[in-house]
Amino acid sequence: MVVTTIPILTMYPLSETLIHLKPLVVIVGPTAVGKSRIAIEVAKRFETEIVTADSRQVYRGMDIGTDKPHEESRQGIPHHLIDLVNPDHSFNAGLFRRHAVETIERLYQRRQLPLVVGGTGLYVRTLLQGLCEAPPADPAVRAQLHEEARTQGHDRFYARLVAVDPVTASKLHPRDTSKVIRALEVHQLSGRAMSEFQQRHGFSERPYSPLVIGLNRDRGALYRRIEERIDWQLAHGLLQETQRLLDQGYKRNCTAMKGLGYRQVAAHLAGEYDQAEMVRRFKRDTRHFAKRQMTWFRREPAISWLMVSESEATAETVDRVIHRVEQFLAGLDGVDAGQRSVEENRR
RNA sequence: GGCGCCGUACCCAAGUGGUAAGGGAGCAGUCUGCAAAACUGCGAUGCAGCGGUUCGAACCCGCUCGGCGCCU
Repeated sequence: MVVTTIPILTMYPLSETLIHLKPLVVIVGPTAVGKSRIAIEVAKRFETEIVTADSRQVYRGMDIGTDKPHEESRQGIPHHLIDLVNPDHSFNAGLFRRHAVETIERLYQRRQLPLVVGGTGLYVRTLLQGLCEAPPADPAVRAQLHEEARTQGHDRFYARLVAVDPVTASKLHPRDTSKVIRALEVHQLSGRAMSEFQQRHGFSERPYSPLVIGLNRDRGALYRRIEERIDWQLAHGLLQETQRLLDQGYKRNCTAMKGLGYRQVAAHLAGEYDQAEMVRRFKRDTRHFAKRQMTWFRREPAISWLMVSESEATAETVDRVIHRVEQFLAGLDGVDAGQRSVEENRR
């Protein structure tokens, strides 16, 4: 018997009926697992573009530290939601969602399969499950609350939340000031408790038909890759990049500069510790981050996990990812075909 | 071969008779507009091993093992 390769079922651009189901392929996984590189190959195969779900790559001028794919490595594949704002701008999940939804719509209009890639769990969730209708962040209110938290101390500050929104308060630790601030901000802006908005919403939106592929590696191997990448970043100008951002006037305490790498390098440049200590902290904090990402993704439902072994060539991983995407599309096509035949039988 | 010092968790380490500090690393977790952020939790029933003294031993005594240093 001759074994034949299964012919590719789906044609590109996607059919009109398939587009109506809003198919969305998402690649998630911890930092340094190799998402970007694989995503580019997958995008080439499906003749589509990449929507980055990364809270740090949105900042202009932060390239080496955020491991932003280089122009050449992108191989002509357009990357969206990169270089959106300057580092002193506040960016957030709500803004991400708005931009991402628009970009995805444009891809559907061209009948392309959107490929979302990123390690920011909250951003991916807002895309797949929406965001409650609580008012967006207000910088003035937030700055004032921040000041009040500082002068009152966490216990008194937290007590205010207990008074106006006991449900949210019970879920937060008194010392978790940034989340207490957000909850008080919502109450101050809307007059309603954040828990009200959350209960009504419940992350129940399902705007897309998603396939979420989770890339993962053996913990030890992942940690080794993290350290190698950091050595590379330091050898390829991360110190200079950080210095340039500081020279441009971006403060160490702005969100962008508190990101991994920039924070430790800036502290080192300010003389807080020597180079060896900076490297040690940068690596450790990045390992901790990767671990937190895994904690987040582990409890996300319906992630199709793909373990990448150290000996495996990129092309091999890419093939496995492509296979799953094709199965997914074939499944959607099948659902669609099934619906059509049911309708035909009714006639 | 002799003498001396040392041996406490994965690593560093305090404790010298009253029931095992601390730090690092690690692990586990939380999360609805700053998320690469912010925040929470976790480690020795045992102090190299065995025996002894004592109401009570990481701590005192003896032997054994291991490390380091000096002497021959």
